[in-house]
Amino acid sequence: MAYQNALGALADPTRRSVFERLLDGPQPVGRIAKGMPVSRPAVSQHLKVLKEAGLVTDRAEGTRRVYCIDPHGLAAVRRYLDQFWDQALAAFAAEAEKAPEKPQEGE
Amino acid sequence: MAYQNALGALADPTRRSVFERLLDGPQPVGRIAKGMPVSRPAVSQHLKVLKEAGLVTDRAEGTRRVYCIDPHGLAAVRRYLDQFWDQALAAFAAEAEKAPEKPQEGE
DNA sequence: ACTTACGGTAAGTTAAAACTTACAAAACTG
DNA sequence: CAGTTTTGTAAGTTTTAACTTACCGTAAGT
Repeated sequence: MAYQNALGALADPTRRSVFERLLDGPQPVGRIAKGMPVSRPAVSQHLKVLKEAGLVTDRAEGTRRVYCIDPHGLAAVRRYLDQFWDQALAAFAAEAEKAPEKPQEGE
Repeated sequence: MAYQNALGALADPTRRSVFERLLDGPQPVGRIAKGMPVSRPAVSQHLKVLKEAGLVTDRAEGTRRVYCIDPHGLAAVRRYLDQFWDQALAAFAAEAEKAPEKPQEGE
């Protein structure tokens, strides 16, 4: 599952709210949309994006559609960030040394 | 530093490229922009967003401006995701029991 | 079979954000 | 001091994406 999609999906505040609401447990669309500042179809569209990003799964339950957190998408983003963490620390450490002093010329 | 900004900043592919380029080490704007599919001012704007998100820092070096990875923004996003990881796993595990027919995707 | 509830999708509108060119400020160079 | 280099910012355009209303299919209840 591509981390790119998951990152993009979680970037939108409204969509993030939808995602976070599912952390309380699997819920049908109507329940998720209830109390949201946007319309029910908007929530459906957000769920579609989240699903394509591997962040949620869905299951039919009668006429309702129950959505649930899918750890795969979250894991993909975590892996992406972890991959760079050491490099980021190293780059920052290297910078910290020349930061306060005037750097030498030449390249 | 708000994880929201960092998340939004990393969502854009071009901006992510700028960020990833800095993982090789601190670089001035011109160097970063070189080889990019967008104009130099566009890169400057991306750097501004990354800076406001706490993902990079900048330092003046003569007429050049050297940008460097800032771990703080990255750390904020990691914390945000880690905070939900256990809950996500729990929600998924609970779901897996109800849907024993198709625990994984495929088809 | 008819009716009601639930939710996905289409079409269209509106708001945001990414990109471009043009310009201006600051600092080296000769 | 005049000219060049390097970068940030303003203004304006274009592309993207978020949201709304309207509609259709499917499943359950009477």
